[in-house]
Amino acid sequence: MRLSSYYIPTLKEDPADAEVMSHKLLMRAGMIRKLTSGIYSYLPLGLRSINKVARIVREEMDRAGAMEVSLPMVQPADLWVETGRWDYYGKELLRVKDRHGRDYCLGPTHEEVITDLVRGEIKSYKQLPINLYQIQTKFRDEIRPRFGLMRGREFIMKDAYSFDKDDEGAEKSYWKMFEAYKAAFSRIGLCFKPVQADSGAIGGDFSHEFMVLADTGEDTIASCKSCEFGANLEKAKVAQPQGVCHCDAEQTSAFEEVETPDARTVDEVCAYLNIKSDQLIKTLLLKVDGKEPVLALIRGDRELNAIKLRNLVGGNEIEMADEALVKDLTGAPVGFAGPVTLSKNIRTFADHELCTKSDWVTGANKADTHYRHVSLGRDCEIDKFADLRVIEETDVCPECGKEIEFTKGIEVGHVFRLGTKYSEKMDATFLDENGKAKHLVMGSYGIGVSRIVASAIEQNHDENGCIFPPPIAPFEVALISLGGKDEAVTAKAEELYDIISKLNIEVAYDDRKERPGVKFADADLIGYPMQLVLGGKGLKNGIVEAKDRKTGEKTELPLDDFVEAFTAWREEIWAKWGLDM
RNA sequence: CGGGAUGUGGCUCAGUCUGGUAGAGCGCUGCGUUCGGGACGCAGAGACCGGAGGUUCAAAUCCUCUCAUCCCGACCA
Repeated sequence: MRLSSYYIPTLKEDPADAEVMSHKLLMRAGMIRKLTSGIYSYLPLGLRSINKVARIVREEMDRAGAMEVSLPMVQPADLWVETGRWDYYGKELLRVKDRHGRDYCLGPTHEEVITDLVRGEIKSYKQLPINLYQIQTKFRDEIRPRFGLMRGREFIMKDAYSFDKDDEGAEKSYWKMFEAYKAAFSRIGLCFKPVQADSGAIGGDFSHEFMVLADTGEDTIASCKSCEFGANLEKAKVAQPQGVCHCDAEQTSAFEEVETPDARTVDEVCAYLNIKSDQLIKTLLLKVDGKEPVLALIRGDRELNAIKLRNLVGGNEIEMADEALVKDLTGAPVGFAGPVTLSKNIRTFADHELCTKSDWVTGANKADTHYRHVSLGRDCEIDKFADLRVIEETDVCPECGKEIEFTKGIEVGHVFRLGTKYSEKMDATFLDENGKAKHLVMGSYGIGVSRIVASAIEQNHDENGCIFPPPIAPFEVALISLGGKDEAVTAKAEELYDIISKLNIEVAYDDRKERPGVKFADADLIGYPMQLVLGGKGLKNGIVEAKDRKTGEKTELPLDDFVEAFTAWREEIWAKWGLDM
């Protein structure tokens, strides 16, 4: 491809509305343009990169035995009503009406459609297992789109759905996808890690997210330094405290009131009573799905993991109780709630950790008052002790007990086991070996294709621009001709362009009438992993200069033996990325 | 939806407080000189200042409403 006739509108300055690196660079390198909030046009270069990601994903899906389909983007409301998600999915679902006033939505995911597609068709266990996937533009009306391609409202996603006859089969399908994902992300050239995750709105009993490791990631991952354990912070279980339960300890004296004027927060109470925050129990009043109040007890220095609580109580949404509710339930202003002497009957959950000792300080459900010498087992009714808090970096690995560390990640893939959640609601059944009707056991598997391009840049860039992994670079090689009026150089560059093209290697040939500096800067900005520079001096010496964009290393390739030297050098570059060609 | 901010040539911004009829850099067009890390000179094109209403002799500037975009919180590939 000749740059003189290609459309790459590069920008010298960062666009004002871009915050993160990938967004700035995608804009500056002329790969995307924003149409409106969270919705982008893909320009030739950006689309090439996206298509390359898609191709690799497609190949790995096919290799894993999945079959590509293309499902409608506009979906009738009926289907969503069937599964209850018409209400549950909320405002993220962009709803539209047709001319007859019928309700539709733009597909944010396709569990309903795919289940509907197979429910009439798969009638026998002999037709199972089956896995169908598509690569398609999705629409989610994100509350706050941001960071360019990282969190758009419109984005390209690969979504796959597996159907099995039983849990055992479903688990096989799940791990098959898990392996396919590992293969795909490895081939793309990303540094990633699969971690345990919460399954969120899609549902299901367990799931993994694939995280691209990058400092700008929106998620935090807890991973073990010794074993394979890795989990999203919102999912990471906390190792259960060792030893016996001490919450009934008899040696503790009876609880008693203590005045704590104006001391509402943990810090204030601790300062007033001169105790440490780990001697106090934080009592959190929450509302489940806007209705049922629940009480969560956490050690004063810990943080509640709302997702763990949500999964425990079985609700959809957990929010902090407002002032009025707190007053109504505890009879005290915010800041003095406690599990002891609470008149109303509220489901109460306590973190495991609170079981390890007695003699706590808690709120007394009375203004300006706390209790001390509280023992949970003795003084109040706890419905359940459970893992409720957010893991901390000083915690040990919940699986092997060794040290853990926190890193930031960008979620680029998510695999779910759905079980029969959708097949039951939509009555998708088949006949098993005994002629008995059973619900299909499902799994769903997503990959954020457009997001991968952004995360690749997030992970690989420098002050001069993008540094694309070769497999997903818009073009693998830039050939920069410094010919100008020197016709010999131009002629040789044309010859090289021809040679490389014939090797079936994608090359961006910079034959523009621009000054050298402009060409160098653009090549660095766009981030072709390999650059070839042909100038007058080089031609005289019989060499073309080769630059590794990632390391900046320059090598001289002989023009005499170009094909061999270039091929070897190219192989080296791929190897530096840890990739085979 | 709450909290904060910004809308001025294609892009990045100044001008707004203290009203007097729009400016810079980059980019773009032409000519010339340059040509290994975003050149230089000369000559140009291009904005009714997000929109609507109001105040005023006069509004980018003041007031009201509105729209859009961005940032901070709950969602997610």
